[in-house]
Amino acid sequence: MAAVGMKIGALAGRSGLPVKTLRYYEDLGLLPAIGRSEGGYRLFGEESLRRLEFIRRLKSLGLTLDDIQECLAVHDAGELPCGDIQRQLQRQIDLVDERLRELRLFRKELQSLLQNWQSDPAPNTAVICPNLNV
Amino acid sequence: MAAVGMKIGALAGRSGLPVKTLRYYEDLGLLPAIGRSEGGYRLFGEESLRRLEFIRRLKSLGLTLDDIQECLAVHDAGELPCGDIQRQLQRQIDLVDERLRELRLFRKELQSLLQNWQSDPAPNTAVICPNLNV
DNA sequence: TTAGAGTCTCCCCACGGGTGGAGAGTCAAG
DNA sequence: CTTGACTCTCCACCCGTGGGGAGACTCTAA
Repeated sequence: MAAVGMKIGALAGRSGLPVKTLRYYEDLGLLPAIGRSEGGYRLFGEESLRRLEFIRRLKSLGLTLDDIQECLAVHDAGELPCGDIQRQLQRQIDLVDERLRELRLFRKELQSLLQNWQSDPAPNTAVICPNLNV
Repeated sequence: MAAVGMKIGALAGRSGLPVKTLRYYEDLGLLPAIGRSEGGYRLFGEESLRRLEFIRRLKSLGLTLDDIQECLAVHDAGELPCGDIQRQLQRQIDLVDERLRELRLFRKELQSLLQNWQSDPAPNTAVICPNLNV
């Protein structure tokens, strides 16, 4: 009558994730199984569902599985991972800001090129595209 | 006394690109050799340098090698690729704009999460991170 | 003629997060 | 006991743009 655990298909059904993905997470150490059946089937506890929700949420916030692994390690050590997550999220914002700067600059370059673009200029045998001058 | 062509190392030296990259471009069909030596060495013409400048420029504008291939095909057919390049660059701007929208939205989400973040909240056994509520 | 530099093809590796399939073993219901 | 669904491990592949190296061959200058 003890809860012996879910097999991987049951966890897939309840979490909405593909079986392959769950195996992948377990291989990475993100999702420890509570054990194996006699035949070698992975058995998962109820807390796996919470864990998968956590992983999904952090993935949606742009963290890599490696980042998430670190947060879960803190949790598994019995501490609250909130501080670590906060740092990761701040780093994420910094990365986004940098990317935004790059993209805005890049857009300016593209825009200025198209500004005086001539679709059908006089051919020039010395270059491939006269508008780009190369 | 005919110009029999450069070997790949000479082209690498003059273009500043690694030999490996030139072979890769030739395999893709981006950079046709004018032939092979008796021993099987690739031989390139002078126009290869112009071609590589063109490729480099379009790469720096965010086009993929596939996109560039299309432009070069137009050029090789004897037409000016300017119209095609213009379309590619406009598409590039559209992609950048979409990406900018996504990133701005994403930044808002991250920022609002950190707004009321508590680094060290009361532990809650039902969730892994009380701030995220998962 | 010979040494050494250059080049050839072919194959594996990188990144991140998985997906697909083969072949074999396991589990539960009828 | 059988059958069909489930699961196991292991290997390969995807995206793009090359990099690294092995083993064999070629070219050129002295």
